[in-house]
Amino acid sequence: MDNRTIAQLLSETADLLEISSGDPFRIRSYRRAAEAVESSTIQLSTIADDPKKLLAIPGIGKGMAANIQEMERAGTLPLREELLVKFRPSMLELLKLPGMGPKSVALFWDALGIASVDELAAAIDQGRLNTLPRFGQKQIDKLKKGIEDYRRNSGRFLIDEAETAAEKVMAYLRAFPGIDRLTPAGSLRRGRETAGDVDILATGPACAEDCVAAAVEYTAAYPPISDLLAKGQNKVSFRLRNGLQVDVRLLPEASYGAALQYFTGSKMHNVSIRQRALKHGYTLSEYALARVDDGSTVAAATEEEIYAALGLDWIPPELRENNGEIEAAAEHRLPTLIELKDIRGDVHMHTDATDGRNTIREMADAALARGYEYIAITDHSKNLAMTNGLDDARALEHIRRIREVDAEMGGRLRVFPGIEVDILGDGALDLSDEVLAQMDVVIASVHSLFNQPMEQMTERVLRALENPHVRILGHPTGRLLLRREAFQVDIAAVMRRAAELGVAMEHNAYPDRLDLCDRDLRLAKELGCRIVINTDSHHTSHMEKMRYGVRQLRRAWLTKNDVLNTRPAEGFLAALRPKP
DNA sequence: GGAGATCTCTCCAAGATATCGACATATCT
Repeated sequence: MDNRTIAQLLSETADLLEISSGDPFRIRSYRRAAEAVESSTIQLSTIADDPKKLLAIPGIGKGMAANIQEMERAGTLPLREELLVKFRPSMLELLKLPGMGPKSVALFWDALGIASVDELAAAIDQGRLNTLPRFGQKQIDKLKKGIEDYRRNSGRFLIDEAETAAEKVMAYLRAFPGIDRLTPAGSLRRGRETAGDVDILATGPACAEDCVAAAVEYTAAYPPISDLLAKGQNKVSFRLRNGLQVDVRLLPEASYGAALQYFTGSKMHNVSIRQRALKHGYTLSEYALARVDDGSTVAAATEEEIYAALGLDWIPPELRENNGEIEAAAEHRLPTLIELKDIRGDVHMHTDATDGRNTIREMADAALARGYEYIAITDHSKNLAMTNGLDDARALEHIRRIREVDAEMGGRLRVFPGIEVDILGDGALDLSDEVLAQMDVVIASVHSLFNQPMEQMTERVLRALENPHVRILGHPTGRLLLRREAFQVDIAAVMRRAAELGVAMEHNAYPDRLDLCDRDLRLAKELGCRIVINTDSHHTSHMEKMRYGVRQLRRAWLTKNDVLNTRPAEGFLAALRPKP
C-alpha cells in the first residue's frame, strides 16, 4: 500500500471520528499521522515490519504503528471499518461541500438520516432542512450551490494525481520489451487542471499489428488494477482503486502521430482540424492524414508532419482548445510559450517558523538545487494563529534570520525576506507598517476571508491594495479545485486597480489551487496587470509543483515576458510596486 | 492517540468570520 493510500485511510478515520464526536485529541493525532505519512519520503510498506523505524517518524506512536502494520497486512483499518458500520462511506463525501463540517454531517444524519450528497439535495428540495437549528435560507442556498459545484467537478481528478498514476502505469509498460515510446494524451497532455480519465499511448515493435496481443495481455495484468473495464485488440481500459479510469492504447509506430493528435484533443480542436483537412482535400483520422480521392497516406507518424501538411505550425497541446490557435498556427504567429526553465525564482514559501516543515536554509538549498536564482520566505502573519503566525516581534526576528541565510548562500541564491500577511475584515493588514517596510516581498493574502458577498469582499481587497507596502495580491480568487469555491471577488475591478498601482497578481502552481483561471490570466495580460507564479511551498518537495502552474500559464497563451519571476533577482524586485 | 515527564499521568492547534437567533456555534485558514 502506498503512503498516499495510508494517509487517506487515516484521514478518513479522523473525519469519521469527528462525525461521531470522538476525542478531539485522538482525532488530531490521526490527522497528524496522516500528514506525517503523506510527507514522508520513506515508503512505509518497506519498513512496516520494523516498528522501530515506524516509531522514528514524528507523529507515529505505538498505536499508529500498529494501525499502519494492520493496513499493510489486511488492507484496511479496523477502527475505520467499525465507524463505517455506524455511519456510511458516502458521508465522507458530504464533508467536501462548502460550509459542511463534521457537526453538520452528524446533525443531518441524526435528525434526517441523510448520508449522501444526493440525499441532501433531495432533502433541500423537499424543504426538510428548514426544521433544523442553524439552517436558515441563506445557509441552505449556499449548500445548494455547493452541491451544484461539487457535481460539476466530481469524477475528475487533480492533474498531479492523474499524472502520478499515469507515470506509474508508464513505468510498468516501459518494462515490456518492445514498447519504447509512451505519451500521456488527453487533458493530461493539454495541461488541464483536472482530468476525468487518463489516456496513455504506447508504441514500439511490440505494438505492431501481428504481435500486439502479448503487450495487451501484459497491460491487462498491471497489478494495481481494481476493475478491468475492457480489453480489445489494441486497447485496454481499467480502473484503479482510487476510481481513476485509465485507457491504454498500443499502436504501430507508423500511425503514432495521428493517434497522438487525435487522442490529445480537445474535441473542438480536432473538429476544426478535420474541417481544415477536408478543405485541403484530406481526411484526418486517428490512423492517418490521407487523401480523400485515393486514400493514400499523407502523414501519420508524427504530429509535426500532420500539422505541416495542413499548412500549420505544430501547436503546443496546451493551446488546443479551438481558441484561435489554428488561425495563429496558419499565420505563423503562435506565441513562444513560457516554459518551466524560464522560472528563476519562487517567492511564496513557508518555513517551520509557521506551518512549513523545513527551515529557511533547507528551503534555500532545495531552491538552489532546482536551479533558482532567488526565493522569498513568506511565512504567515499572526492572524492565522493556527499556523503559529508571526507577530511584529517574531517577524523582525525572522527577517534577521532570513538575511543570515541570504548571506550564507554567498550570492549563489538570493533569499528575500517577505510575509504572507492577512487582509482583515476591515481591509487592514495584521502587521505594522514599520515591519512591512523591511520586507522585500509583501503578499497580502485573501485566504482567511471567505463566504462574503462579492461587493464586500471586493471592497476589502481594494482597500488592502491601497496599503503601499503590498506588492503582491496572494490567492486573488482563492479558488480551490474539486473542493470549495470560497471567495467571490470582482476580479476585473481588482486587477484594474492592481495594474494602476503596480501590484502583481499571484498565480499558484499548487495543483488544488486555481487562483487565476485561463480567463483571469488573459484578462490580467489585457489589463497590464503583472503576474507572479509561486508554489506556496510548505515543504521542499512542494517546489516541484511549479510545472503544473507553468502549464496553466501556457494554456492562457502566456510568454516568458508576461510573468515577473522569469526575470533575474534585481529585475524582479524592480518590477514590483516600488517600496514607499 | 502522541509526547514527555514519571513509571501512570498530563497536556495537547487559535483566532476571525458568518450565520442564526439574540449569545453561541460551526467552519475556515
